Amino acid sequence: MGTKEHIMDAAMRLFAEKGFEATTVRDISTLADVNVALINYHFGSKEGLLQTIIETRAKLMQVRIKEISENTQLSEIEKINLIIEHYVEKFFTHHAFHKVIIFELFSSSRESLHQDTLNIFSGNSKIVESIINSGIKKKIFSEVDSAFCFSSMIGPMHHIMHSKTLRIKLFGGDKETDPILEPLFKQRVIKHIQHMMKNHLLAEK
Amino acid sequence: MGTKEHIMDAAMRLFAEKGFEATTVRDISTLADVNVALINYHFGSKEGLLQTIIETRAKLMQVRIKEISENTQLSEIEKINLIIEHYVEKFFTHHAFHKVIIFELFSSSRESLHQDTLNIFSGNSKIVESIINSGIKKKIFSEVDSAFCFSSMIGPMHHIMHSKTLRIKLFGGDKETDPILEPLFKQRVIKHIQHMMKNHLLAEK
DNA sequence: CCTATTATTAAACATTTGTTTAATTTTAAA
DNA sequence: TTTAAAATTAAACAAATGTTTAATAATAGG
Repeated sequence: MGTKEHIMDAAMRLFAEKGFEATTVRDISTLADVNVALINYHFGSKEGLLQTIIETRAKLMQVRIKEISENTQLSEIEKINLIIEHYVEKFFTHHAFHKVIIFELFSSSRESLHQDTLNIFSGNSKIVESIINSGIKKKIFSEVDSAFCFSSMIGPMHHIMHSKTLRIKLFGGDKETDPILEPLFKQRVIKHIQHMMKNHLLAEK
Repeated sequence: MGTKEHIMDAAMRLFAEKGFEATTVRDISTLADVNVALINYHFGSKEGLLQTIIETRAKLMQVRIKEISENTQLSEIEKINLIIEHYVEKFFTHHAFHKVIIFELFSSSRESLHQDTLNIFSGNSKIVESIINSGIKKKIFSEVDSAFCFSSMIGPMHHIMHSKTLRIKLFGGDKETDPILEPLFKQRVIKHIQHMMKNHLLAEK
Protein backbone atom coordinates (compact mmCIF):
# COMPACT_ATOMS: atom_id res chain seq x y z
CA MET A 1 0.00 0.00 0.00
CA GLY A 2 1.37 3.43 -0.98
CA THR A 3 1.87 6.24 1.49
CA LYS A 4 -1.26 8.07 0.41
CA GLU A 5 -3.50 5.04 0.88
CA HIS A 6 -1.72 4.32 4.15
CA ILE A 7 -2.56 7.79 5.47
CA MET A 8 -6.14 7.59 4.22
CA ASP A 9 -6.64 4.27 5.95
CA ALA A 10 -5.32 5.51 9.28
CA ALA A 11 -7.30 8.74 9.02
CA MET A 12 -10.55 6.94 8.26
CA ARG A 13 -10.22 4.76 11.33
CA LEU A 14 -9.56 7.75 13.58
CA PHE A 15 -12.30 9.90 12.02
CA ALA A 16 -14.74 7.05 12.57
CA GLU A 17 -13.65 6.51 16.14
CA LYS A 18 -13.35 10.08 17.38
CA GLY A 19 -14.83 12.29 14.68
CA PHE A 20 -13.11 14.68 12.33
CA GLU A 21 -12.46 17.60 14.70
CA ALA A 22 -11.33 15.44 17.59
CA THR A 23 -8.73 13.77 15.41
CA THR A 24 -5.50 15.75 15.06
CA VAL A 25 -3.14 15.54 12.11
CA ARG A 26 -0.52 14.31 14.56
CA ASP A 27 -2.82 11.46 15.62
CA ILE A 28 -3.07 10.45 12.00
CA SER A 29 0.65 10.73 11.27
CA THR A 30 1.47 8.72 14.39
CA LEU A 31 -0.93 5.88 13.53
CA ALA A 32 0.19 5.85 9.91
CA ASP A 33 3.82 6.14 11.05
CA VAL A 34 4.67 8.98 8.67
CA ASN A 35 5.77 12.58 9.09
CA VAL A 36 3.07 15.15 9.88
CA ALA A 37 3.94 17.32 6.92
CA LEU A 38 3.08 14.53 4.50
CA ILE A 39 -0.61 15.02 5.12
CA ASN A 40 -0.50 18.56 3.80
CA TYR A 41 1.95 17.57 1.09
CA HIS A 42 -0.30 14.84 -0.29
CA PHE A 43 -3.77 16.20 0.44
CA GLY A 44 -3.32 19.94 0.80
CA SER A 45 -5.06 20.08 4.16
CA LYS A 46 -6.74 17.97 6.80
CA GLU A 47 -10.10 18.72 5.20
CA GLY A 48 -8.70 17.80 1.79
CA LEU A 49 -7.76 14.43 3.24
CA LEU A 50 -11.33 13.84 4.38
CA GLN A 51 -12.67 14.97 1.01
CA THR A 52 -10.36 12.57 -0.82
CA ILE A 53 -11.43 9.70 1.42
CA ILE A 54 -15.11 10.35 0.78
CA GLU A 55 -14.78 10.95 -2.94
CA THR A 56 -12.72 7.82 -3.43
CA ARG A 57 -15.22 5.43 -1.98
CA ALA A 58 -18.57 7.18 -2.29
CA LYS A 59 -18.81 6.85 -6.03
CA LEU A 60 -18.64 3.05 -5.86
CA MET A 61 -21.69 2.99 -3.59
CA GLN A 62 -24.30 4.51 -5.84
CA VAL A 63 -23.45 2.46 -8.90
CA ARG A 64 -24.64 -0.89 -7.54
CA ILE A 65 -27.91 0.49 -6.17
CA LYS A 66 -28.77 2.04 -9.50
CA GLU A 67 -27.97 -1.25 -11.19
CA ILE A 68 -30.41 -3.08 -8.97
CA SER A 69 -33.17 -0.52 -9.39
CA GLU A 70 -32.91 -0.60 -13.18
CA ASN A 71 -32.86 -4.38 -13.52
CA THR A 72 -36.14 -5.26 -15.23
CA GLN A 73 -35.80 -8.94 -14.34
CA LEU A 74 -36.44 -8.24 -10.67
CA SER A 75 -39.72 -7.71 -8.84
CA GLU A 76 -40.08 -4.74 -6.48
CA ILE A 77 -39.67 -6.83 -3.36
CA GLU A 78 -36.63 -8.56 -4.81
CA LYS A 79 -35.06 -5.18 -5.46
CA ILE A 80 -35.68 -4.04 -1.89
CA ASN A 81 -34.20 -7.26 -0.55
CA LEU A 82 -31.11 -6.90 -2.72
CA ILE A 83 -30.59 -3.28 -1.71
CA ILE A 84 -30.80 -4.25 1.96
CA GLU A 85 -28.33 -7.05 1.39
CA HIS A 86 -25.96 -4.76 -0.49
CA TYR A 87 -26.10 -2.06 2.18
CA VAL A 88 -25.43 -4.48 5.01
CA GLU A 89 -22.51 -5.99 3.09
CA LYS A 90 -20.97 -2.56 2.57
CA PHE A 91 -21.59 -1.65 6.19
CA PHE A 92 -19.73 -4.69 7.40
CA THR A 93 -16.76 -4.30 5.08
CA HIS A 94 -16.37 -0.52 5.37
CA HIS A 95 -18.11 0.46 8.53
CA ALA A 96 -15.50 3.05 9.47
CA PHE A 97 -16.21 4.83 6.21
CA HIS A 98 -19.96 4.76 6.74
CA LYS A 99 -19.52 6.24 10.16
CA VAL A 100 -17.47 9.06 8.70
CA ILE A 101 -20.03 10.02 6.07
CA ILE A 102 -22.95 9.93 8.48
CA PHE A 103 -20.97 12.35 10.65
CA GLU A 104 -20.77 14.67 7.67
CA LEU A 105 -24.45 14.28 6.88
CA PHE A 106 -25.46 15.13 10.45
CA SER A 107 -23.10 18.06 10.90
CA SER A 108 -22.98 21.06 8.64
CA SER A 109 -19.58 22.57 9.40
CA ARG A 110 -17.94 21.73 6.07
CA GLU A 111 -20.38 22.95 3.47
CA SER A 112 -19.15 21.22 0.32
CA LEU A 113 -18.62 17.85 2.00
CA HIS A 114 -22.04 18.09 3.56
CA GLN A 115 -23.56 18.65 0.13
CA ASP A 116 -21.69 15.64 -1.26
CA THR A 117 -22.95 13.26 1.43
CA LEU A 118 -26.42 14.78 1.27
CA ASN A 119 -26.61 14.00 -2.44
CA ILE A 120 -25.53 10.40 -1.86
CA PHE A 121 -28.15 9.80 0.81
CA SER A 122 -31.03 11.62 -0.82
CA GLY A 123 -30.21 10.02 -4.18
CA ASN A 124 -30.39 6.51 -2.76
CA SER A 125 -33.48 7.39 -0.79
CA LYS A 126 -35.24 8.59 -3.93
CA ILE A 127 -34.36 5.36 -5.73
CA VAL A 128 -35.88 3.26 -2.96
CA GLU A 129 -38.88 5.56 -2.88
CA SER A 130 -39.55 5.11 -6.59
CA ILE A 131 -39.26 1.32 -6.36
CA ILE A 132 -41.83 1.30 -3.60
CA ASN A 133 -44.14 3.70 -5.40
CA SER A 134 -43.98 1.42 -8.40
CA GLY A 135 -44.98 -1.52 -6.18
CA ILE A 136 -47.87 0.49 -4.77
CA LYS A 137 -49.13 1.35 -8.24
CA LYS A 138 -49.10 -2.32 -9.18
CA LYS A 139 -51.09 -3.06 -5.99
CA ILE A 140 -48.31 -5.38 -4.84
CA PHE A 141 -47.49 -3.13 -1.90
CA SER A 142 -49.93 -1.52 0.48
CA GLU A 143 -50.01 2.27 0.55
CA VAL A 144 -47.08 2.88 2.87
CA ASP A 145 -45.30 6.21 3.39
CA SER A 146 -42.61 5.57 0.81
CA ALA A 147 -40.49 8.63 1.64
CA PHE A 148 -39.71 7.12 5.04
CA CYS A 149 -38.72 3.70 3.81
CA PHE A 150 -35.07 4.31 3.02
CA SER A 151 -34.51 5.78 6.48
CA SER A 152 -36.29 2.78 7.96
CA MET A 153 -33.96 0.42 6.15
CA ILE A 154 -30.67 2.00 7.00
CA GLY A 155 -31.53 3.85 10.23
CA PRO A 156 -31.53 0.63 12.28
CA MET A 157 -28.25 -0.36 10.64
CA HIS A 158 -26.58 2.87 11.66
CA HIS A 159 -27.82 2.48 15.19
CA ILE A 160 -26.36 -0.98 15.52
CA MET A 161 -23.13 -0.49 13.60
CA HIS A 162 -21.84 2.85 14.84
CA SER A 163 -21.46 2.09 18.50
CA LYS A 164 -19.34 -0.92 19.30
CA THR A 165 -20.09 -0.68 23.00
CA LEU A 166 -23.86 -0.61 22.44
CA ARG A 167 -23.58 -3.52 20.03
CA ILE A 168 -21.74 -5.55 22.63
CA LYS A 169 -24.27 -4.66 25.33
CA LEU A 170 -27.19 -5.74 23.12
CA PHE A 171 -25.76 -8.73 21.27
CA GLY A 172 -22.40 -9.70 22.69
CA GLY A 173 -21.88 -12.45 25.22
CA ASP A 174 -18.67 -11.42 26.90
CA LYS A 175 -17.24 -7.94 27.02
CA GLU A 176 -14.39 -8.31 24.59
CA THR A 177 -15.77 -9.99 21.48
CA ASP A 178 -17.61 -7.70 19.09
CA PRO A 179 -20.64 -9.55 17.62
CA ILE A 180 -19.72 -7.99 14.30
CA LEU A 181 -16.95 -10.58 14.05
CA GLU A 182 -19.30 -13.54 14.35
CA PRO A 183 -19.94 -14.86 10.83
CA LEU A 184 -23.67 -15.34 11.46
CA PHE A 185 -24.31 -11.85 12.70
CA LYS A 186 -24.36 -10.25 9.27
CA GLN A 187 -27.02 -12.70 8.09
CA ARG A 188 -29.02 -11.97 11.20
CA VAL A 189 -29.02 -8.24 10.42
CA ILE A 190 -30.03 -8.82 6.80
CA LYS A 191 -32.81 -11.19 7.81
CA HIS A 192 -34.21 -8.82 10.41
CA ILE A 193 -34.38 -5.79 8.15
CA GLN A 194 -35.73 -7.77 5.21
CA HIS A 195 -38.43 -9.29 7.42
CA MET A 196 -39.38 -5.87 8.70
CA MET A 197 -39.56 -4.27 5.29
CA LYS A 198 -41.42 -7.18 3.72
CA ASN A 199 -44.17 -7.17 6.32
CA HIS A 200 -44.34 -3.41 6.23
CA LEU A 201 -44.78 -3.33 2.46
CA LEU A 202 -47.04 -6.34 2.04
CA ALA A 203 -49.31 -5.75 5.02
CA GLU A 204 -53.04 -5.35 4.51
CA LYS A 205 -54.21 -1.82 5.12
CA MET B 1 -33.92 32.14 32.46
CA GLY B 2 -30.76 32.26 34.62
CA THR B 3 -27.29 32.61 33.21
CA LYS B 4 -26.50 28.92 33.66
CA GLU B 5 -29.60 27.78 31.78
CA HIS B 6 -28.92 30.42 29.18
CA ILE B 7 -25.43 29.06 28.54
CA MET B 8 -26.67 25.46 28.51
CA ASP B 9 -29.32 26.31 25.96
CA ALA B 10 -26.89 28.04 23.62
CA ALA B 11 -24.32 25.28 24.02
CA MET B 12 -26.81 22.54 23.24
CA ARG B 13 -27.83 24.19 20.00
CA LEU B 14 -24.24 24.57 18.88
CA PHE B 15 -23.22 21.08 19.97
CA ALA B 16 -26.16 19.68 18.00
CA GLU B 17 -25.35 21.73 14.93
CA LYS B 18 -21.58 21.36 14.77
CA GLY B 19 -20.64 18.74 17.31
CA PHE B 20 -18.80 19.12 20.60
CA GLU B 21 -15.24 19.55 19.34
CA ALA B 22 -16.13 21.91 16.51
CA THR B 23 -17.90 24.22 18.94
CA THR B 24 -15.58 26.62 20.76
CA VAL B 25 -16.24 28.13 24.15
CA ARG B 26 -16.17 31.50 22.43
CA ASP B 27 -18.91 30.38 20.03
CA ILE B 28 -21.03 29.51 23.04
CA SER B 29 -20.31 32.72 24.95
CA THR B 30 -21.07 34.79 21.87
CA LEU B 31 -24.42 33.10 21.20
CA ALA B 32 -25.37 33.25 24.87
CA ASP B 33 -24.07 36.81 25.04
CA VAL B 34 -22.02 36.27 28.18
CA ASN B 35 -18.33 36.44 29.03
CA VAL B 36 -16.17 33.46 28.07
CA ALA B 37 -14.91 32.96 31.59
CA LEU B 38 -18.41 32.28 32.85
CA ILE B 39 -18.42 28.86 31.23
CA ASN B 40 -15.51 27.71 33.33
CA TYR B 41 -16.82 29.56 36.35
CA HIS B 42 -20.20 27.83 36.25
CA PHE B 43 -19.34 24.44 34.80
CA GLY B 44 -15.63 23.97 35.52
CA SER B 45 -14.82 23.15 31.93
CA LYS B 46 -16.28 22.81 28.45
CA GLU B 47 -16.68 19.08 29.06
CA GLY B 48 -18.33 19.79 32.41
CA LEU B 49 -20.87 21.91 30.56
CA LEU B 50 -21.73 19.02 28.25
CA GLN B 51 -21.95 16.64 31.17
CA THR B 52 -24.33 18.97 33.01
CA ILE B 53 -26.52 19.29 29.92
CA ILE B 54 -26.78 15.54 29.50
CA GLU B 55 -27.30 14.76 33.17
CA THR B 56 -30.01 17.38 33.49
CA ARG B 57 -32.25 16.05 30.79
CA ALA B 58 -31.32 12.40 30.43
CA LYS B 59 -32.84 11.33 33.71
CA LEU B 60 -36.30 12.52 32.67
CA MET B 61 -36.23 10.28 29.61
CA GLN B 62 -35.96 6.87 31.23
CA VAL B 63 -38.66 7.47 33.82
CA ARG B 64 -41.58 7.58 31.36
CA ILE B 65 -40.48 4.51 29.44
CA LYS B 66 -40.20 2.49 32.61
CA GLU B 67 -43.66 3.68 33.61
CA ILE B 68 -45.13 2.44 30.35
CA SER B 69 -43.38 -0.90 30.51
CA GLU B 70 -44.58 -1.57 34.05
CA ASN B 71 -48.20 -0.62 33.45
CA THR B 72 -50.16 -3.88 33.78
CA GLN B 73 -53.26 -2.38 32.16
CA LEU B 74 -51.57 -2.26 28.76
CA SER B 75 -51.09 -5.00 26.20
CA GLU B 76 -47.67 -5.53 24.66
CA ILE B 77 -48.56 -3.85 21.39
CA GLU B 78 -50.08 -0.90 23.24
CA LYS B 79 -46.85 -0.50 25.16
CA ILE B 80 -44.80 -0.48 21.97
CA ASN B 81 -47.10 2.08 20.41
CA LEU B 82 -46.90 4.33 23.46
CA ILE B 83 -43.09 4.12 23.59
CA ILE B 84 -42.89 5.08 19.92
CA GLU B 85 -45.23 7.98 20.52
CA HIS B 86 -43.27 9.12 23.55
CA TYR B 87 -39.94 8.93 21.73
CA VAL B 88 -41.18 10.90 18.74
CA GLU B 89 -42.67 13.55 21.03
CA LYS B 90 -39.35 13.94 22.84
CA PHE B 91 -37.48 14.00 19.55
CA PHE B 92 -39.58 16.84 18.26
CA THR B 93 -39.43 18.94 21.43
CA HIS B 94 -35.75 18.38 22.22
CA HIS B 95 -34.15 17.28 19.01
CA ALA B 96 -30.97 19.27 19.62
CA PHE B 97 -30.46 17.33 22.83
CA HIS B 98 -31.03 13.99 21.15
CA LYS B 99 -28.51 14.84 18.50
CA VAL B 100 -25.96 15.65 21.18
CA ILE B 101 -26.36 12.36 23.03
CA ILE B 102 -26.21 10.25 19.88
CA PHE B 103 -22.93 11.99 19.11
CA GLU B 104 -21.65 10.83 22.48
CA LEU B 105 -22.93 7.31 21.94
CA PHE B 106 -21.21 7.03 18.58
CA SER B 107 -17.89 8.58 19.61
CA SER B 108 -15.80 7.34 22.48
CA SER B 109 -13.52 10.28 23.22
CA ARG B 110 -15.04 11.21 26.55
CA GLU B 111 -15.16 7.98 28.49
CA SER B 112 -17.54 8.80 31.35
CA LEU B 113 -20.05 10.60 29.13
CA HIS B 114 -19.98 7.73 26.68
CA GLN B 115 -20.80 5.33 29.49
CA ASP B 116 -23.70 7.52 30.62
CA THR B 117 -25.30 7.64 27.18
CA LEU B 118 -24.57 3.96 26.61
CA ASN B 119 -26.49 3.08 29.76
CA ILE B 120 -29.47 5.18 28.68
CA PHE B 121 -29.67 3.54 25.26
CA SER B 122 -29.00 -0.02 26.31
CA GLY B 123 -31.39 0.36 29.25
CA ASN B 124 -34.25 1.47 27.02
CA SER B 125 -33.39 -1.18 24.47
CA LYS B 126 -33.55 -3.90 27.10
CA ILE B 127 -36.97 -2.68 28.23
CA VAL B 128 -38.35 -2.85 24.69
CA GLU B 129 -36.72 -6.25 24.26
CA SER B 130 -38.42 -7.65 27.33
CA ILE B 131 -41.82 -6.32 26.29
CA ILE B 132 -41.44 -8.04 22.94
CA ASN B 133 -40.19 -11.29 24.47
CA SER B 134 -43.22 -11.26 26.71
CA GLY B 135 -45.44 -10.87 23.63
CA ILE B 136 -43.66 -13.74 21.93
CA LYS B 137 -44.17 -15.99 24.94
CA LYS B 138 -47.88 -15.25 24.90
CA LYS B 139 -47.92 -16.12 21.18
CA ILE B 140 -49.24 -12.63 20.41
CA PHE B 141 -46.08 -11.73 18.52
CA SER B 142 -44.26 -13.84 15.98
CA GLU B 143 -40.73 -14.90 16.82
CA VAL B 144 -38.90 -11.76 15.75
CA ASP B 145 -35.32 -10.85 16.66
CA SER B 146 -36.24 -8.81 19.71
CA ALA B 147 -32.74 -7.44 20.35
CA PHE B 148 -32.94 -5.47 17.11
CA CYS B 149 -36.33 -3.94 17.70
CA PHE B 150 -35.37 -0.90 19.72
CA SER B 151 -32.81 0.08 17.09
CA SER B 152 -35.46 -0.42 14.43
CA MET B 153 -37.81 1.91 16.24
CA ILE B 154 -35.48 4.79 16.88
CA GLY B 155 -32.90 4.28 14.09
CA PRO B 156 -35.27 5.64 11.41
CA MET B 157 -36.09 8.56 13.69
CA HIS B 158 -32.46 9.50 14.09
CA HIS B 159 -31.96 9.33 10.37
CA ILE B 160 -34.82 11.69 9.67
CA MET B 161 -34.38 14.10 12.55
CA HIS B 162 -30.64 14.72 12.65
CA SER B 163 -30.14 16.17 9.21
CA LYS B 164 -32.30 19.15 8.42
CA THR B 165 -31.06 19.30 4.84
CA LEU B 166 -31.86 15.63 4.19
CA ARG B 167 -35.28 16.07 5.77
CA ILE B 168 -36.02 18.96 3.46
CA LYS B 169 -34.81 17.02 0.42
CA LEU B 170 -37.03 14.04 1.28
CA PHE B 171 -40.14 15.70 2.66
CA GLY B 172 -39.98 19.44 2.19
CA GLY B 173 -41.64 21.29 -0.66
CA ASP B 174 -39.58 24.43 -0.96
CA LYS B 175 -36.03 24.85 0.27
CA GLU B 176 -36.65 27.03 3.30
CA THR B 177 -39.45 25.40 5.28
CA ASP B 178 -38.40 22.51 7.49
CA PRO B 179 -41.11 19.80 7.42
CA ILE B 180 -40.53 19.43 11.14
CA LEU B 181 -42.51 22.63 11.60
CA GLU B 182 -45.62 21.29 9.87
CA PRO B 183 -48.05 20.16 12.56
CA LEU B 184 -48.99 16.98 10.70
CA PHE B 185 -45.44 15.76 10.21
CA LYS B 186 -45.04 14.45 13.75
CA GLN B 187 -48.18 12.34 13.39
CA ARG B 188 -46.89 11.05 10.10
CA VAL B 189 -43.65 9.85 11.72
CA ILE B 190 -45.51 8.19 14.58
CA LYS B 191 -47.91 6.46 12.20
CA HIS B 192 -45.14 5.17 9.97
CA ILE B 193 -43.04 3.65 12.74
CA GLN B 194 -46.06 2.19 14.52
CA HIS B 195 -47.27 0.62 11.28
CA MET B 196 -43.86 -0.83 10.64
CA MET B 197 -43.45 -2.29 14.11
CA LYS B 198 -47.00 -3.63 14.25
CA ASN B 199 -46.67 -5.55 11.01
CA HIS B 200 -43.22 -6.73 11.97
CA LEU B 201 -44.41 -8.09 15.31
CA LEU B 202 -47.77 -9.51 14.24
CA ALA B 203 -46.68 -11.05 10.93
CA GLU B 204 -47.17 -14.75 10.35
CA LYS B 205 -43.93 -16.65 10.35
C1' DC C 1 -25.83 50.79 55.37
C1' DC C 2 -22.26 47.51 55.73
C1' DT C 3 -20.14 43.40 54.32
C1' DA C 4 -19.15 39.04 52.65
C1' DT C 5 -20.40 36.09 49.11
C1' DT C 6 -21.48 35.47 44.37
C1' DA C 7 -21.36 36.81 39.59
C1' DT C 8 -19.19 39.03 35.81
C1' DT C 9 -15.53 41.14 33.24
C1' DA C 10 -11.16 42.02 30.46
C1' DA C 11 -6.80 40.43 29.90
C1' DA C 12 -3.34 37.20 29.81
C1' DC C 13 -1.85 32.20 29.94
C1' DA C 14 0.17 27.97 28.29
C1' DT C 15 -0.94 24.39 24.86
C1' DT C 16 -2.37 22.61 20.92
C1' DT C 17 -3.87 23.20 16.51
C1' DG C 18 -3.15 22.91 11.19
C1' DT C 19 0.17 24.48 8.21
C1' DT C 20 4.59 26.01 6.04
C1' DT C 21 9.43 26.26 5.29
C1' DA C 22 13.79 24.80 3.95
C1' DA C 23 16.89 21.14 3.91
C1' DT C 24 17.55 16.26 2.84
C1' DT C 25 16.67 11.82 0.86
C1' DT C 26 14.69 8.88 -2.56
C1' DT C 27 13.18 7.90 -7.07
C1' DA C 28 13.33 7.41 -11.83
C1' DA C 29 14.25 8.85 -16.42
C1' DA C 30 17.98 10.25 -19.79
C1' DT D 1 26.26 8.17 -13.80
C1' DT D 2 23.92 12.47 -13.92
C1' DT D 3 20.13 15.14 -12.95
C1' DA D 4 15.67 16.89 -12.20
C1' DA D 5 11.46 15.81 -9.95
C1' DA D 6 9.08 13.73 -6.10
C1' DA D 7 8.91 12.25 -1.41
C1' DT D 8 10.18 12.74 3.27
C1' DT D 9 12.00 15.00 7.31
C1' DA D 10 12.73 18.15 11.45
C1' DA D 11 11.84 22.52 12.86
C1' DA D 12 9.38 26.55 13.18
C1' DC D 13 5.01 29.35 12.41
C1' DA D 14 0.93 31.96 13.40
C1' DA D 15 -3.60 31.38 14.94
C1' DA D 16 -6.95 29.43 17.86
C1' DT D 17 -7.97 26.74 21.73
C1' DG D 18 -9.62 25.95 26.77
C1' DT D 19 -8.47 27.89 30.95
C1' DT D 20 -6.90 31.03 34.73
C1' DT D 21 -6.08 35.32 37.01
C1' DA D 22 -7.04 39.46 39.27
C1' DA D 23 -9.96 43.26 39.39
C1' DT D 24 -14.68 44.90 39.43
C1' DA D 25 -19.79 44.72 39.85
C1' DA D 26 -23.97 42.84 41.72
C1' DT D 27 -26.44 40.57 45.23
C1' DA D 28 -28.31 39.46 49.51
C1' DG D 29 -28.19 38.69 54.60
C1' DG D 30 -27.28 41.01 59.05
